[in-house]
Amino acid sequence: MLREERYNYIVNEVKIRNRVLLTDIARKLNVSEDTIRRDLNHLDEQGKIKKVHGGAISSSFHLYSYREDQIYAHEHKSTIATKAVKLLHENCVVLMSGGTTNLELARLIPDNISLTVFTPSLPVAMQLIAHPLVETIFIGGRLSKDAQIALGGDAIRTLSHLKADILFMGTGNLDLESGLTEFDWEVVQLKKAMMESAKKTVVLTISEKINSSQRFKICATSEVHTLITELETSHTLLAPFREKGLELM
Amino acid sequence: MLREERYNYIVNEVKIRNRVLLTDIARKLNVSEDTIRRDLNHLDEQGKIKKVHGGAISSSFHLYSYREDQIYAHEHKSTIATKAVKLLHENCVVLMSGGTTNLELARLIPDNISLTVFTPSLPVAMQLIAHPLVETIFIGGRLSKDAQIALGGDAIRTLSHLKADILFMGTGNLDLESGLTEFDWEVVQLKKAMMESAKKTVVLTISEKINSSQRFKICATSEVHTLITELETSHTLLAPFREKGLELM
DNA sequence: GCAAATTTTGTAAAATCGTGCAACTTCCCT
DNA sequence: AGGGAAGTTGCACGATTTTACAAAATTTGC
Repeated sequence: MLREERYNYIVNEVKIRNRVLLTDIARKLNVSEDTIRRDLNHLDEQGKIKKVHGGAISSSFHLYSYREDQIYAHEHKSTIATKAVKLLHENCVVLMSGGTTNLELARLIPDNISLTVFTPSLPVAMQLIAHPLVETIFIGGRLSKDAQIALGGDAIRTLSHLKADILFMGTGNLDLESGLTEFDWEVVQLKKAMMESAKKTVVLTISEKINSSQRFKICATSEVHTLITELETSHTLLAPFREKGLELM
Repeated sequence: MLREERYNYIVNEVKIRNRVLLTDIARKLNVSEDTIRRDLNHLDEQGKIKKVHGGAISSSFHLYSYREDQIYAHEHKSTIATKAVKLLHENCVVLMSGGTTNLELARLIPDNISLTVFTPSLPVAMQLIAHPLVETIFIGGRLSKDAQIALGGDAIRTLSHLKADILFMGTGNLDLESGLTEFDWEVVQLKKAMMESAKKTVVLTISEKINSSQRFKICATSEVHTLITELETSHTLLAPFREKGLELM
């Protein structure tokens, strides 16, 4: 791996995630932490990123793009994404919502699989165009500053012309009775439209979000086909969902 | 194996993979590493590739270049963007194409100005959502992996419903007779559509791109309203454009 | 204020680079 | 055809760069 490739990788990661850990990059790229440290220092001098204790952040880092859950439960999200990758097969048409779990999924798509992916999420799209074989179609619209996804009529209209094989739906709260819920009304509208545009809905969520609910409802629990969490499928927390007919992973 | 054949092989390999290792090529072509090193140096001088420690990367990916001319070019782009900012006024509707000059412009928009910006460029959009008052609308479509912008029918269709006050058109080659030209046919289609969706077209370009042309034509010189370069408006290079009726900055 | 994590500094090994040079090929001129 | 000039290639060797490891200094979180 050339040094320039590492630079490339790091700048891209920072751009997408706003934040990277030094140890994570070192492990991912199979080089020593010292090397990454030198890289970060160099990229900082170039002004491409801002180096901080323990890693780096975007040099144009703003509070608006900072979200608490972006740094939370990364291990779990990675586990979930690994499971979700198994549902992909050659040449299928995929729809992906936003959120860090989907971002992780986008990152873990194997290099040799060919897909068409639709997404309204800016970070997910950035990640996808780095993949050699994935054709990425961005669902345009008014961009939400904090969620970094396209919302509103344009996005929903685009979705209405589309039928994907599978939808990966990122974070949201899932409760047996309340169903799938969200805090933001516009996001609810978008996610509803996404569900209608896909043959099959896969919900990716960390177990914390299970048995909790938010203000607005996206759909009933039974409308979800598959549920992926970081837990074993045999975990008692998940039993009620299996009874409802959901496939678990 | 002739030298020109090696050149071809190397340039092609770089184009396809975005990177090559010196040792790999030497082994593959059955010549000494020194020879390949000489080849890489030569191709770098020609600007065909960018040589780095241990191999080479694509020169169009000059994100992390130390070469002075490109640092200069960045200075120029910054100068251009600074001038372009002056054309913005409160609550106007802006259309921005891709390219690093536009990205710089997005970065330099003052924090206290309120705008609506439409763009098909992923990096520009990422930059814009960091701005507190700019409402950003992403023009969706199939994403080009190298230009990182949305292309194709979807994007053009979206544009047809839009009328912006001003269009900032990034890099392209400008020649008095050939007009505004581009290398990529699909980009030409998009830029044409963008021009039709704006009352006024402002071309942002470094002086190097003036009096040169590419394969495909976007429009005639006279269809451009304003031309912004890093040069003084009195520069002789620009005189013919003023005579054509273009406003200079 | 302490323990853990991170950074800095120094060092040594490995990889890569630049240069000079000799052997070889190609081209050009007679 | 032959001879010489010019260019190309592979090798040797010292210089430079890059990398990993280790120990000391610093920062962070509790």
